[in-house]
Amino acid sequence: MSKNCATDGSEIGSTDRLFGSFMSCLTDDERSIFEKSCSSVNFSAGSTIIEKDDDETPVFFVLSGTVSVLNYTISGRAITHTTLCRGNIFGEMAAIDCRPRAAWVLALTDCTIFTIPGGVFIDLVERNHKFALTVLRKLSANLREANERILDFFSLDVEQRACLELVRMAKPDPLRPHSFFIMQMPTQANFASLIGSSRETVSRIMSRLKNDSIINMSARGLEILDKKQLEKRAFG
Amino acid sequence: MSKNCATDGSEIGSTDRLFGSFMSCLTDDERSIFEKSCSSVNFSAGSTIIEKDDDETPVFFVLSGTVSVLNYTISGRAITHTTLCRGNIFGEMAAIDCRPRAAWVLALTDCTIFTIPGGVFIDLVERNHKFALTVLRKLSANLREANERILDFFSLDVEQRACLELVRMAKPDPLRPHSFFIMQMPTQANFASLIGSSRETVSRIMSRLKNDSIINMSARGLEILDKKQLEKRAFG
DNA sequence: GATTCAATGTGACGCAGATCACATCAATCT
DNA sequence: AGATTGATGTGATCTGCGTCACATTGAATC
Repeated sequence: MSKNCATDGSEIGSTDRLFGSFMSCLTDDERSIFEKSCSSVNFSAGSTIIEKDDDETPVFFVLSGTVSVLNYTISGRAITHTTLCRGNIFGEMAAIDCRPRAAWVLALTDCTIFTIPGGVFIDLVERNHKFALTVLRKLSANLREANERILDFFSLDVEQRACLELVRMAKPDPLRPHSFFIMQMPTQANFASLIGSSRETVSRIMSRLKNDSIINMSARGLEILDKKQLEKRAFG
Repeated sequence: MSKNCATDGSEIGSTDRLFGSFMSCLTDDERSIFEKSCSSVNFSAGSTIIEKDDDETPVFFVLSGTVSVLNYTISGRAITHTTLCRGNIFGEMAAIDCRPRAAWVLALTDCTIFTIPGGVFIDLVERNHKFALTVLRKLSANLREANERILDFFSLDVEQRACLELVRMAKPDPLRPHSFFIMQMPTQANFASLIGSSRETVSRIMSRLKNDSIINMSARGLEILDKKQLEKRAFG
């Protein structure tokens, strides 16, 4: 599946705490089925976890690190669909409908991933309706997100999409209350692919936002100086 | 839910043939649960079946007619996500995750729709894993389609998207073998909304295609004179 | 400190396509 | 037959933003 990966089974005991929503509904029996057939794989930053159009069907659980689900336009520009971290699953679609992989998944950072064969995953779905419902909810959420993105593309210009994305990524600052910031801001190139734009345009927008004292780059990450203004730029 | 609708329970006996994929996996018991709690509703062309952001959770089955799933941009332009006809279901997302409706659904033509309460739908999902899998596959297909649309939007220019959409809508001509045509071509305005463009641009593209003898408008619908050329214009 | 390489900033240019503004047509009414 | 209304055709603008082409910065490596 990829270069740059190595297998080790060390953390297999601790599944339940990490994947709460997917694991909590399994019986002891089912959990043991899961643990017996799953294996832990390490991917180094930049390596490929899923190759688009591939016919494999394993399902993946992110244990640590961050992965990026994306596609490439004909001209080679990357379009990021979503970014997943600890506790998320991906690759379930191929297991469900046995069709080729719909997108690429790349390791954005070094990460550890659980893999279980598609067949086992489907077995669990058939065996346990709670689990099935959890998967349904996950797909449903993905679908809502995709539709929202489609709408955003048609509704908003690049600056609006950029500001909207910043608002979404912003978390309350643990140090300074009432202010927001973004822990690990992606590179402008990656951010551009996330909002469907070009690196240069993102650079220009960031410059403008800095100039207008709406954001500020610090060593810790990107600080949102004026959340209200940022939101205002995202909409009307 | 809507004006312009009237209820009658006439066709309720004939569910199995119509909804093969969703019904064939139900036991007699389950089918009777379904039929007891579902009702048949008529919507006239143009009426609203689902209102975005609504908190209702019924699930719908298209018995006859065509419905259109869409959203509106801030500027009021319609973005059509998909068009569904006989045998399809919609509205299942809200039942699954209990969140507000993600899009509008309008009756494109007069149509007859089965409605079942979200709770009953979920009961069936929990009770019958075949049914659950069918729903999973449906969501999965929707998700693939949404991702493809996002990609198309960035990869292709308007003419390419238009030609691609025409190719997708084209069906083999029942009268003349080997040639393709499109039964009920939507208005250019609706077609534009489907591919995310403007009415005027669509008009220009159609003119060009007619000029180059690739398509032709007849009383019966839109005939594809040169499918190969059309496909060629859709890609490189 | 010199070098290298990735991430950025910024100007200039070009063009696809949205928008505006009409002119036709075709179908449906009074 | 007019008149009204909705679907089309087509020209003329105007602009957002992708692309090219550099300069600059900063961090990592030698």
